[in-house]
Amino acid sequence: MSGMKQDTVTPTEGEEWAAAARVALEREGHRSGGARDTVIELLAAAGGCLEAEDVAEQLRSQGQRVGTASVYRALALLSELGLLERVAVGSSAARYELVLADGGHHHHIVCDDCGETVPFSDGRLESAVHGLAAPAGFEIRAHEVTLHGSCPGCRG
Amino acid sequence: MSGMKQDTVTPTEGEEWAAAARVALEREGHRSGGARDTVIELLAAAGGCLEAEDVAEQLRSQGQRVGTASVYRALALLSELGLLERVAVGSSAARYELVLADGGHHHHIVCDDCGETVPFSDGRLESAVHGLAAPAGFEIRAHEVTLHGSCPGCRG
DNA sequence: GTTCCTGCAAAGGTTTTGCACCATA
DNA sequence: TATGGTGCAAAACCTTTGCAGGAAC
Repeated sequence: MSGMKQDTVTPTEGEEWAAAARVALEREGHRSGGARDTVIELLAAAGGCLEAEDVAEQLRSQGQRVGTASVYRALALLSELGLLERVAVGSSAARYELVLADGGHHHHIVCDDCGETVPFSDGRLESAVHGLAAPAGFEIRAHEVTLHGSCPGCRG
Repeated sequence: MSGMKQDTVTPTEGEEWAAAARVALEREGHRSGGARDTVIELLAAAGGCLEAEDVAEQLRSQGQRVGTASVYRALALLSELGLLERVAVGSSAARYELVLADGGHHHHIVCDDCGETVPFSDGRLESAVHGLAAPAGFEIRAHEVTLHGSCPGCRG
């Protein structure tokens, strides 16, 4: 038995993340008011774990007229600033996770049959990863763990 | 300090893997003699960690006339049979790793600046991963760890 | 001879880029 | 008004699929 638990981003954490994102963007001299802001709001509300197309789709279903390219550009910029982590889970599209101020984050288990992706977190795993010594001259800045298997529905 | 070390597949391990692959394919009723065999040979010699395009390119530079689709089909079949693991490391193309009989495998550290990918293995990390309890009803069959950072060349 | 495998070409899905227009500062 | 951001469209990239010809059993 390990310390694994379902990890969720609370509404409060989401709003704090959005505030930090806005501050970081302003500090870097970026303008506010456009599509990027709505991407930030949506990510904060959803708590991350979205594909680019999810973001675009959900914004459009809210009545926003947002171009796919703008979504990708916003996600790329936020990733560069260290506010998002782009995770290539599964075989298709990448997902974006909030990078929270307290360093708390989660990983993913993917059903290889249906593609369902479920987040989890585990303290012992984090300890093991942080104990890693980087190979020759590398500087480690982030890590990503993906489990593969079958979900309850596909396991029959 | 942890048990991390550079992990390489020895020529002997590679040949054993190729033999196992040929046995598995015959057992499943697949024919031999075509492009798939050369893909197996190349993977065994290279020790894995190749992208589909690498495989196609290297075969062509050996004078083989091989279609990209055949390479992808071979890689997909070998993955289905559990002889390869498809890993989505970095942002672009997937890489394929040999699944060795002794269960030994490695993970990857990626330079987010230049894309260089270096394999590593670590015993303590493996223990931590195997100690994980799967979320509700999931059955874990494989895992994948990717570190992100900067390589010596890009760290300046 | 039948079935599977192959190469080529075309299509599919994801992500990036070019460009003209608009909004922010 | 100068700059950066945006939407749209087209391109680039990785991967899969359709198909006719060829190879293995």
